[in-house]
Amino acid sequence: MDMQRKDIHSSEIPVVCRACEARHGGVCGALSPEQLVELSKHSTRKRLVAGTEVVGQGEDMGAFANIMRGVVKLTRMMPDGRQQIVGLQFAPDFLGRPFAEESPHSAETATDAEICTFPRQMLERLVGRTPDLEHKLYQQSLKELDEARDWMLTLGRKNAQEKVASFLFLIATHYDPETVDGSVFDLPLSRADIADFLGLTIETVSRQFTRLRKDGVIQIENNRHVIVPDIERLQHSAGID
Amino acid sequence: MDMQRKDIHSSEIPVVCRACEARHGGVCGALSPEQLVELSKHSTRKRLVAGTEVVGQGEDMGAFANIMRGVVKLTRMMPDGRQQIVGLQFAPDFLGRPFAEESPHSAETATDAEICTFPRQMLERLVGRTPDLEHKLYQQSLKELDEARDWMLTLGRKNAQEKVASFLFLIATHYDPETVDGSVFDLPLSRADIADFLGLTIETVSRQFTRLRKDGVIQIENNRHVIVPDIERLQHSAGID
DNA sequence: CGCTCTTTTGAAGAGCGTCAAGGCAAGTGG
DNA sequence: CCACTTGCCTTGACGCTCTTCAAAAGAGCG
Repeated sequence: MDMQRKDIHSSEIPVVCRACEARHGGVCGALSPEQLVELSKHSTRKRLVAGTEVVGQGEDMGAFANIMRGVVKLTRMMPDGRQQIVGLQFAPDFLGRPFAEESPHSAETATDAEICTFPRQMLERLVGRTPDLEHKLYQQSLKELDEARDWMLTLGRKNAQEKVASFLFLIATHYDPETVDGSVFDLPLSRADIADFLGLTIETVSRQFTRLRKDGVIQIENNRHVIVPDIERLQHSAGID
Repeated sequence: MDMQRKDIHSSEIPVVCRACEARHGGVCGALSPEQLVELSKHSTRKRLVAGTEVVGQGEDMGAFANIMRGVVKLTRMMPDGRQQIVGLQFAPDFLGRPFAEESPHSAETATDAEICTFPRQMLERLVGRTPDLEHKLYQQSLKELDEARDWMLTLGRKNAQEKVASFLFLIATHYDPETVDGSVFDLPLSRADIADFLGLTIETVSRQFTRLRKDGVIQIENNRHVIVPDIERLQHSAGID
């Protein structure tokens, strides 16, 4: 009977979604073919270069999005300019803060990225009708909450070396272009971004990179390319044990 | 018609829930009378003295709970003993991490408290059948995520004085026994807990209390009782302006 | 090759941590 | 009722880590 429904023309999964769904396990996975059709009518794919602001802190959020490729940083700023990156999002993460008028932070691409945006009301309507969708969104927010709290420990209780090692470990385990064991990768963030993520200055970040390199925990090529010979040694440097 | 349904015996709201529901706006508000009856059969109210561990980090969570009174601190610890409070929860917050076997952090009462516990599977079954319940849980996790990320800015980018002022401001605005404008209150945390929440030492916390007192931003009586003559001045000291 | 932007390196200083002593309030026992 | 203990908080002196300010060294690009 499911077979029959799939044969109905209007319930075919849209072409744009097909490749996406295959590669990722994002929130769209909770939607029926009909809902995907409806959503895809109002959604647009965008290619963004690194450093593009998707939504500003305190701004009205007209749209939500799914990250298809690249890294997006969530930043919170103080009136005097001090800023802190409060979250990093990777594909296939959902991007947005449902049920709020204003965004509590700004979202900016850290790397070149590709996102699939759709109107905010579109999603909120779908959420009301689709418990599975809300369930997926809830799961992601729980995951982000766990990660945020993990990072609070890093920010509050680790020293500079442990912070930098923690960041490298985070990237090695989350950002996985095509490496086998995550021991070779390109950093998606500049030194300035890393500093804003770790609550340090760029100078301190740079010094700790140098120190980890001299200690043989990592190798660095062209500032961005990192090789980790022994991931457990890095983990130990991060104080994760 | 609603009147008629209330008269049906099996759908009466349990006595234990009635007073609770009236006072709080917790997750139970999403449940039908029948579900409340079912839940209350398996739930137990507990009075806990300050410093009681509700669930340990990495432990199996047998039960979830609602906070009826008091403050619960969520703590994450490093292998060498360094620890960080990653969240404070007040009544009527929900306490627990759905869809995870182990708790990512320990939960301990900071003050004397009263909680209403129920088996984990009980809740997870109800969640599957009650979209409204999951919606409420989702809303709370979004709120906690916003708060956690706010605190990341405090931990990463504020100095000791701003951190302590931020903490006082948080308590003044969240913890509201019976004060009119939140300018007089008792601290729910010891100096050691405050230090663990702010990523500082108790000595630094103490020095900043003294400094804020000498500057006239706050008055302190008996270590725990705080008076804030001008909440906006405190807010300014916290760098929130 | 020269320009700009990013990253590294260096030297000096501030802020917070560490260690140690002392104060204060509540509880205990003679 | 008073000496003593205990737990929590405050204060002081000193040192270390990280920031700040400054300049040099790379990296990317026309």
